[in-house]
Amino acid sequence: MTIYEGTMEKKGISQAVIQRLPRYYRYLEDLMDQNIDRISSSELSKRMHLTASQIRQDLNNFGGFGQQGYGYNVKNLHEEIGKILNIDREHPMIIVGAGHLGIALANYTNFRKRGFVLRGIFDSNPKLWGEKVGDLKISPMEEIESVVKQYHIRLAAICIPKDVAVPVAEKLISYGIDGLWNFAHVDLEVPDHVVTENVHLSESLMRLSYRVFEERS
Amino acid sequence: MTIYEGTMEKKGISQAVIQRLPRYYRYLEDLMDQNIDRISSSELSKRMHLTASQIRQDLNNFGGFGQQGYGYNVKNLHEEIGKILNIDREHPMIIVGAGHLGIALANYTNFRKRGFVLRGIFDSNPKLWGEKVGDLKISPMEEIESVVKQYHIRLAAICIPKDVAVPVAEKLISYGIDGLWNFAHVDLEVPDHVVTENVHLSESLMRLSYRVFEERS
DNA sequence: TAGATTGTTAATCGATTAACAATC
DNA sequence: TAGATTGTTAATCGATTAACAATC
Repeated sequence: MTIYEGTMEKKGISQAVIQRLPRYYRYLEDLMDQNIDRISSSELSKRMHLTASQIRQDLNNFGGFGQQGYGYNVKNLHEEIGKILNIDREHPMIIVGAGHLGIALANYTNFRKRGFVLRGIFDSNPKLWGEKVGDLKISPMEEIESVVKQYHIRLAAICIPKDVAVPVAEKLISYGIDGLWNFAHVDLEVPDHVVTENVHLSESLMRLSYRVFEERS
Repeated sequence: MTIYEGTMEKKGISQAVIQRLPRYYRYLEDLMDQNIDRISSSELSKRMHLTASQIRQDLNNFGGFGQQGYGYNVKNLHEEIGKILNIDREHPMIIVGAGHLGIALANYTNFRKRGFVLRGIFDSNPKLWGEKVGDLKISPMEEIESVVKQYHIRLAAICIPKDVAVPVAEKLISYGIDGLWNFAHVDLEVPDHVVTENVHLSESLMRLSYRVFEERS
């Protein structure tokens, strides 16, 4: 897609690999919980239902984290993948839309654990303003800009209806947001420097429907 | 994966294609809302940021829905994809776990629109029993079995913590559930006849983090 | 009919798997 | 050292794209 020129830091890692990274991270976490401190690609491949070859290929996109004859050090690999995913430090974020889904995300303690710190939750409905969510209060949309600028926020979850998602996303981008976690049922068209990650729940449910109800022999 | 023998109905459609089907469905819906009643693969490819070739290939996995020199009839194609996805009829489903996420899903009117009819929402916390969610009441887990059997339910959304997700999923399967929509942070190991669709939100957020904070040149 | 656009085959591209030499 | 397991190259497999004849 993008043509890199001159001194480039990182060769293009394929989306398929990036897709799998957080899953490796989760499995390594589980291993740590079980006090397992080394693992071979073949043992991990059995647990994850992948091939050992794929695991080694994936990891070698980022450097040699293993050791011949030994395997991988769980704690070390976990940390390295954390660095790759950029979750080795805190990232402030906001949630736009305080409906059930926005509230659900705000209450997800797992995100905090991964370093994502909620700095604001906003809604256009005045009835919700001031209502507490964790240790934050729901604020009017008009306050997004100042919060984003104050905390240099780059990540925003979009939990509003699809018809308002497009203009709101544009505003967010103009404030400096460049990572949109989009739960609205639209594909957002964004400038090149902005990244979107879509979570289209109804599409996920339709895929399940396809697979459950397809004729199997 | 599976080896089909004898008279088989459907050749294996690749996951990549299935992944895209609900998105086609959504775009066709948008076209209908705009009163557009025919579209060529090339026009659709521009809107969806795909190649026209891919669209034609994808659709031809299921049959020739287009017409040379004309393109595709939007309404017709929408209906055909609906049939493929098995959302041309109603599917009862349940939600297990009435935390914020379970409640959020229960309130998603979009699912109902796609034919997914909520028949029960359950939680182990007695304090929640009897509380209203839409026109349902939160019920104890003990009642899952009878509801599943009464309505011949095959789909269940799992919105409970990861440590209880595994045993609960096993129970659900024993009651006849064979489609698990899993929001817990575990990969469920299920028998061959059961299908799982995972929505691992924290993994999605980590992918966003990777892409936003990776060094770009 | 002529023009447009599909359905489909062939070519290309990329991702996964296999194999094995390097090395801890 | 011998055994185990990585890192990496080569082979395979599958998915995407290109091309074009069929046909509405």
